[in-house]
Amino acid sequence: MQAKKVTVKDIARQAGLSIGTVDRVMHNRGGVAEESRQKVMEAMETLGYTLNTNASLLANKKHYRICCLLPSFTDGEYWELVYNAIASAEKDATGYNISIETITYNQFSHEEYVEAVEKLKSNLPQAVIIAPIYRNETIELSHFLKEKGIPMVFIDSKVSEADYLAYYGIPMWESGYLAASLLLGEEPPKSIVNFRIERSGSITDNPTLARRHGFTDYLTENLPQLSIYNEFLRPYDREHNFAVMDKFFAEHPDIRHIITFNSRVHLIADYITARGLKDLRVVGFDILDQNIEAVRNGAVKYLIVQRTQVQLRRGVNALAEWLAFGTTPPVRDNYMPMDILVRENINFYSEMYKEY
Amino acid sequence: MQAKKVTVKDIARQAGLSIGTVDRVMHNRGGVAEESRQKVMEAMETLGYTLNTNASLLANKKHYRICCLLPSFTDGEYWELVYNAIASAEKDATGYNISIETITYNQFSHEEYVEAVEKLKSNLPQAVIIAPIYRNETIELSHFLKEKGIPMVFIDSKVSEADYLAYYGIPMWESGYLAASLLLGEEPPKSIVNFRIERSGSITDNPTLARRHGFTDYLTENLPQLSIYNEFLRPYDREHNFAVMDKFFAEHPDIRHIITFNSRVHLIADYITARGLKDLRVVGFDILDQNIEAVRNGAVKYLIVQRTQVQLRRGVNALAEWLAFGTTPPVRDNYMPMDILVRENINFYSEMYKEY
DNA sequence: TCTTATTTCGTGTACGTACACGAAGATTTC
DNA sequence: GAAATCTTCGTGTACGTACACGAAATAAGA
Repeated sequence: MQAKKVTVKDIARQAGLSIGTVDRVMHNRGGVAEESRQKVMEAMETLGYTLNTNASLLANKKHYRICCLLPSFTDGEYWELVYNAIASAEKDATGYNISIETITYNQFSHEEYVEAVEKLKSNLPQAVIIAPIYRNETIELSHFLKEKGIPMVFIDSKVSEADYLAYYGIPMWESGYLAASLLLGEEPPKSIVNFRIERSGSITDNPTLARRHGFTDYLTENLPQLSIYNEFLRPYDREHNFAVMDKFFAEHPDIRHIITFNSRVHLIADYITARGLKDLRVVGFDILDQNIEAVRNGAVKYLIVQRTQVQLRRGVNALAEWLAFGTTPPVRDNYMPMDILVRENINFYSEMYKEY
Repeated sequence: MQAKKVTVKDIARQAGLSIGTVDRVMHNRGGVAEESRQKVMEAMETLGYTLNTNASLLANKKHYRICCLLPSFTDGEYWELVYNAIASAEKDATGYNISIETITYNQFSHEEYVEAVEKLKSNLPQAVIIAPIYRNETIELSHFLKEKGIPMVFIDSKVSEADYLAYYGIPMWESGYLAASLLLGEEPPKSIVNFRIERSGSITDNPTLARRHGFTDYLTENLPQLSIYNEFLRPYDREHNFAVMDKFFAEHPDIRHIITFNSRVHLIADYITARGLKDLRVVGFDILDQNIEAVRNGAVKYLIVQRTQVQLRRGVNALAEWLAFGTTPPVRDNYMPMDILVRENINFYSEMYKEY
């Protein structure tokens, strides 16, 4: 292909200037006569210069801190996936001299979120990754960071009104739309049930809101007369949940279609398995170990999944390149694939999701 | 985290030896007293040395050639996806000082395959990537390369009896199994039709054979009395194909389930659209532009897809690390995810598949 | 014992980029 | 017109690893 790599030295020779000057131009660090700048630019153009990232990274002695703000979790919960992805992304970014630290907060506590933001502000990193829950505070934080020149990346969901460098995650509305299409199948039902999680606070602070909209939009397009029941479960109260579901299914024995928009479909799978229910059509989200098991044993039919690892990797990478080379990602809103998992393809997915 | 990176210099000081000796140990290049070797090893262990890949790659002046052997193609065919993935993977491997060249052959011509292999042998590269079609020749080639110390990576499909460094691709049998489960749906049919491509040569030289086995295995498990019709199409003969399908559907108006194991489901979609057929259930493979369109307009219901870009990237990466650092990939057979695409999630997939 | 091999090791340079330092030239100031 | 300031640029060193070259130390041969 190309005979040999073009280096700054070549540029310098071609422009009749020194390496130092070329370097100043490339990092537009000032202190260069306009005429010289032109010459360097021209030389770079004609010779087709490309940065040797290995040399650049080697010579770059700076060390960067990235701070990741996300909800806390216990074993097997959704945010654990994200947390694990961070480690993998950090390893991938070795060579950029980057370390990632995490600040977590209780996603159901507005107070803790504010605290977490304060903690972040009191020890500012060079870049921030955030999985946003509280809308207004996130917007405010984004402006604060913008002013400080600190780039921010959204993962998992985004707040459009905020000031951010990039987003890496699935399209929320469309994920609900997809869920609806999978749930209905070939013999459309008359009614379905949506199991939700009790949650206090403003409705706009729920990232799955857009997902619900996508879902209902699909229904009004295709089955306007369908009725949806809403039932509320609790994350850690099995007894309560069983009571809720017992009551519901006693009153509505005909309902066979179940949807949930958060990652806790395993709460329902648990119930289904325990009660030995059959012929249900359950659609849920996110590749938790318990959800995988539910798909394997047939309690859940479809799992809609996002590529957490890839999202994190790309988010960290975007920040790394911004920090090291000053390059802005080519696309700001990176909507990533929604994967459909069923019993027959989940094994090979779940083996891989840890690495890719 | 770690206070500071450990370098060879640190190792040298700790071991009471020079950098040169440490280097010789690390590359076991010989010429080192056993006692010294021990000291160095110990120092590396206690200090926790990790190679600085940037520096290593920078100092490594070698240039590597990787040769990629794959079937030729015309616009919009499956192998074009793979070909495009090569370019992307090559760009990803800049920094390893690697260039990839491609040798193509007509997949229906055994002769051309042999020629391609000869061409490869006459100008040996430092590593080989291969998408195998002809089984015996591939095995033979693999032994030849093994002897020369040239690593080989399989993508897309593999020949288990060959001698290879790693495989990156979907599990073939399982992809057929999955296809069957998607095809049957909720109201199992009495018969289905499989459209195939006319192909001469040994049956074992067809990489989709395992896929067909997975498919039929699913059927015998779940619907043993189902009957399968086999019809044969030609890649580039629309008129002939239409005649075949006209005849078939005239004789079997009740058949609504269609499967194809290669990437040319668009041939059928084309027919379906042209004839205005409705209520068919069609399952196909691979994310060709024409197949995407067929899913969008409803002619194809499910598309089973592999991540060509990722497979190539990982294949190239495995070879690059082998060449540059002598590291063997942690897993030899890397079975990658099978993605299910429907109308509601294909848009975000197809936007991404070029990059990821 | 002295030369000649052989083994073992240290030094020096290169890779391409980043950036500090300071020299030379140009401009301003009184 | 000399001193002070500012602009513009070249030189030198560092980053951590790879590898060639040759020096010192040891062993072998006479």
